[in-house]
Amino acid sequence: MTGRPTVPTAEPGESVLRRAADAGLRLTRARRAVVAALEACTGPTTAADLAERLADVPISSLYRSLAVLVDAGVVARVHETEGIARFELAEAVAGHHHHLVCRSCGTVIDVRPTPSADDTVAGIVEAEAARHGFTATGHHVDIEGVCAACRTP
Amino acid sequence: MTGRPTVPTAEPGESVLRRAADAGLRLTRARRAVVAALEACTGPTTAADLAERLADVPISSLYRSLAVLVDAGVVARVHETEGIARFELAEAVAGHHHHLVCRSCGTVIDVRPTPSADDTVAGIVEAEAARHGFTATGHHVDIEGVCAACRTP
DNA sequence: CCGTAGAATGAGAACGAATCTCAGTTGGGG
DNA sequence: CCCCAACTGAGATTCGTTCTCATTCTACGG
Ligand SMILES: [Mn+2]
Ligand SMILES: [Mn+2]
Ligand SMILES: [Zn+2]
Ligand SMILES: [Zn+2]
Repeated sequence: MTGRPTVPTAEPGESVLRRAADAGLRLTRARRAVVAALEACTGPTTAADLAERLADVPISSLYRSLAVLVDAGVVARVHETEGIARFELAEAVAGHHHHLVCRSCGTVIDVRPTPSADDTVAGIVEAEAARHGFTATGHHVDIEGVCAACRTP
Repeated sequence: MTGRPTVPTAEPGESVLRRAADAGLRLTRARRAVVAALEACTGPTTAADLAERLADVPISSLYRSLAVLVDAGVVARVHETEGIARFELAEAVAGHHHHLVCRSCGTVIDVRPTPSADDTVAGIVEAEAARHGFTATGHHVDIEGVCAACRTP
């Protein structure tokens, strides 16, 4: 009934970059900027959005930084809709969470389940996996709905 | 604690096409073929895979058929990874289910939770949504793991 | 302090999934 | 049968993403 890694360093900041450095990356200006921008987000975001905020990071460098951070385990590529990828800090560094997706405006926000609720989900998920011969290593929950702003225009 | 639509016509086949017809679509050869191919799948699949199985359906027609079936509510576009979309029969027609994703070979298979397990998940999910001002209309659970085949090579 | 090898960068080309265009074809209600 | 909107198919087009390659950093040994 375990399996879910205990919630990691919930406090981001410097530790994120240290993790990247430990993975053997040089901490260049672009990489620091990308990590900082992702830390400022409340949900997974797109390369286009990052490009807009990081006007001085050329698009090819942005994508390359993202790719490099993804396989250093610092950033995760999640939840692509309409052929557009979204990026966020990896759960290993930002902690496990679920996603709330507004089906009207498309916004995605992070939501951190209570430990007990998530343990319940993890238990159910592991049972389902086991029943099909899978070994579960994690789960992603996307909650579809309508946000407050979209409900009352 | 409700919110999850009761499981629909679990028996696919003709009813899927009837639903499409009711949405005002002509039941052309390509559309029938696409629906039949999706019914034969055990999980969401790609346009490329469908194209291979439906060798006589040109690629532009395949994509158009998928698009038209998607907004008739018969097919769902889910779970795009690496910029490649995957399609499956919509939950409205195939029933609610979760996905088991092998992180080694990439296969995705459907898994139908027990009603009581899914009610538990739905309850948790609705609480999380409510806490952030969202009205939940559904949830998607992707279980990440390693399949039996990949574990024992 | 250089010098240097290996990393990283940036502008643009290339790629590929998906969508669009438009002239020709279908098919089902009348 | 007829008709006309719906549909088709080949190819062009779009656009997010990745690749290329000449240039610029950067860490490190001498
Ligand atoms: Mn969870
Ligand atoms: Mn469920
Ligand atoms: Zn919204
Ligand atoms: Zn596998």
